[in-house]
Amino acid sequence: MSINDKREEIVRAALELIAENGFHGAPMAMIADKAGVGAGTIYRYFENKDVLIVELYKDLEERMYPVILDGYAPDEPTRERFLHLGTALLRYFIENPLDFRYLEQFHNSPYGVEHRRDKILGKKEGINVFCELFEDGISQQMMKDLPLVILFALAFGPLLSVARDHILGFVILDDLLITRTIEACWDGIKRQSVC
Amino acid sequence: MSINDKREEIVRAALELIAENGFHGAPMAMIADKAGVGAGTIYRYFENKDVLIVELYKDLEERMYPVILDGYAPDEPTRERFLHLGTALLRYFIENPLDFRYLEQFHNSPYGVEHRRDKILGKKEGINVFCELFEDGISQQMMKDLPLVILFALAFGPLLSVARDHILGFVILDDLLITRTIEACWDGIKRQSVC
Amino acid sequence: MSINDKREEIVRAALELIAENGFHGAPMAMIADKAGVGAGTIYRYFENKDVLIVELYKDLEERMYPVILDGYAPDEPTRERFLHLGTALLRYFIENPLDFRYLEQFHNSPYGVEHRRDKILGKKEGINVFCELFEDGISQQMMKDLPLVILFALAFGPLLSVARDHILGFVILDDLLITRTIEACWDGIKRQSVC
Amino acid sequence: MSINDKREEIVRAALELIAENGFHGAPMAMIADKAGVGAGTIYRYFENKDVLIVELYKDLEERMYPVILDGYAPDEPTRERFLHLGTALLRYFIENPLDFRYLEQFHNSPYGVEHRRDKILGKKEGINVFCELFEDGISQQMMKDLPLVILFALAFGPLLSVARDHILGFVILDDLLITRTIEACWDGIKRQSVC
DNA sequence: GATGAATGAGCGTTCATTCAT
DNA sequence: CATGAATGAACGCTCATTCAT
Repeated sequence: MSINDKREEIVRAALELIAENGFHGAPMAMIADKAGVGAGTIYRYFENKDVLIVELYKDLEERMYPVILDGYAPDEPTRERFLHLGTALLRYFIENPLDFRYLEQFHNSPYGVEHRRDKILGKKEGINVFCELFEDGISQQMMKDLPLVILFALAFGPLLSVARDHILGFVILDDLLITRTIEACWDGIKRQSVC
Repeated sequence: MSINDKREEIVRAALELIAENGFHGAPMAMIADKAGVGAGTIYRYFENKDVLIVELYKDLEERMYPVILDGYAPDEPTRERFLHLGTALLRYFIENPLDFRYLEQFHNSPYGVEHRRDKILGKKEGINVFCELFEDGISQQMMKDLPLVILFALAFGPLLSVARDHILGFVILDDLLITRTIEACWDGIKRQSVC
Repeated sequence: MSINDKREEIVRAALELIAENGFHGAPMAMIADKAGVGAGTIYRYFENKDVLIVELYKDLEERMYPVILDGYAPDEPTRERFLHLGTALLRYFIENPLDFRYLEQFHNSPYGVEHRRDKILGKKEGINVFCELFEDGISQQMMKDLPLVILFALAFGPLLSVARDHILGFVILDDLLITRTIEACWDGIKRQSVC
Repeated sequence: MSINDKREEIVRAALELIAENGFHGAPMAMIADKAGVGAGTIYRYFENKDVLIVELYKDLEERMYPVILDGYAPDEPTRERFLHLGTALLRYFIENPLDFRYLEQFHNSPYGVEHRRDKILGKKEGINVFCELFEDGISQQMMKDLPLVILFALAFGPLLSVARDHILGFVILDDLLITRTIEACWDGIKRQSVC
């Protein structure tokens, strides 16, 4: 087993246990066990549990972004770009339920809140595609003129709910439902034409 | 202090501590302390911590519903009914941040998932106003013909996100923003007219 | 067992184990075991191990002082007062070897150094009998005109060594040897008359 | 780096870390790091940590003795020989605070007690200069007729205390104070003439 | 019924030691 | 030989729960 395999095993085990049981349902010893390493070994790769949790998140982001941005064309119309990103995100969550549940655990925790705060207050560089897209949308008067934070909520709030419900088995999303859901999200953020 | 006052104190203390610090940031001893009762006393009212957590949720729901339904007229048009409920819900969250944060903690935990599963699979009686509203909306062809679960996500997903962001201080919702946000949610679920 | 008995048991057990094995040779679990209490119980009486160690020291001082000062007459001549204190101290150590070994462990540790620093820098009120005695001795020109710290070393350095050697069995101190040793300490600090 | 350099580096690193942080504040990995060797390498030179600690002590003794004995003339009068040794020792401690603090750590630990026991019970060869000096002093009736162990305590007890206080900054020893301190030690052990 | 002292399993973490490379 | 990644027993400490008072 190469050195990176060991780190990889720890990451996989931690992700799975935390995704399934939450942070407190995933003791370090259990993670070590599942990863097939000694308890102390984790600490060679991660300073402590908090660091492990944050690193796990960063790893996840790095795995996720390229997948979501695959095929993304910044010169397409706003609507198409939104549909692309929304669909890609939702698909990613559905196809990687552990990643999704981990993200939820993370965001609903002091780690996540802190991270979010840093991001919104501009301390951290996130992926800007989303911001750019929404800023474009607003300036082109395609989207409602609402604070960015609210547009994000309108666009991604349903998406997260729907992903969770799919993963928990409360609904089964097929390609059509995915498309229609993302289109509905678009309806939520787009400036409504007067008929 | 009457017997119910004691229970009330425990509930209040637990709600506050859990809302602020999460489930593991609220040890039973600390709850007892804050409630002004002995640690063992909690166990007279709640079999164990898990039960306390679930009961807390039920209490919260019971406190919440009448407030949300206050002024609700089942014979108004679908759109108005939706706007009423959405606005009432969002306002409630903003005005009762502890309740909101508790709800989030609860939903993002095994308790919440279990509870949700029971509800959706019909084991539990929730308030049916929401269901009725959406079923009406669909049958009147006012709303998109999507699974109820997805409509719920479209309607309430953004609402929860926005409430959280307000409570965390990432955005400040005034009356106008609240109205516009709920209207945007309506745009998400309503069947779009072809122009 | 009364409430104070329990604290007393913990103190006794901790003192004995630390005296015999040092701080690291006395895990909390072992102390609890020896005291006949649960591991968590110690933490009801002492915030953590550090606090336990310092409290143990304070307890010990409080037990020790009255014994040493018993029969002490501040109006006796300096020499007699010194002999009284020195003898009493040495006797106490010999008769309470656990106390003595604990004191040694304490003084030879960051706790002790800190404590000593505070005392010397005047932050803490110790028993002043010793200071008074030495200051008297200097001003009466009975003792050598050396810094107090050095006089203390001359007076008590040998005393501690001798007590340790007795306890470890390297010498057996009887009344006569005790007297002669303390007298020798007095020779060390007293201003030598020119013959 | 020759093989002995490596051992030397380990010894130096261990001495420094243990002197500054105590035995438990000096993990093997940290020692290895500071010595610039692999953690496993230490075990090529020292069977385990305990052995390292004892070897360290022996090394230290071997470094110390020649320095202390430098200029020592066995044919000088007893008093002068004592003053020489005492002064040399005190100076050595002051000039080599790491060595001194290591010695203190060592003596105040099971290792030190064991070592001392072996020495006193004759299992180990120490330097005999001290013994010879004191035996001479007794037989010449220059020194008090006390057990050797007690004479040692009277002579070196204050010396260690004073060295520690200097190193901790509680007193600053200059040449004059050193001389006067050692002379005071001599007063403690010398047979007092009747005036 | 109410209490809160007592419990001990379980947590996150450290570190002396080993052994494959 | 030298290495340093890996180990796992052992540590200090927390907290849900119990039960004598």
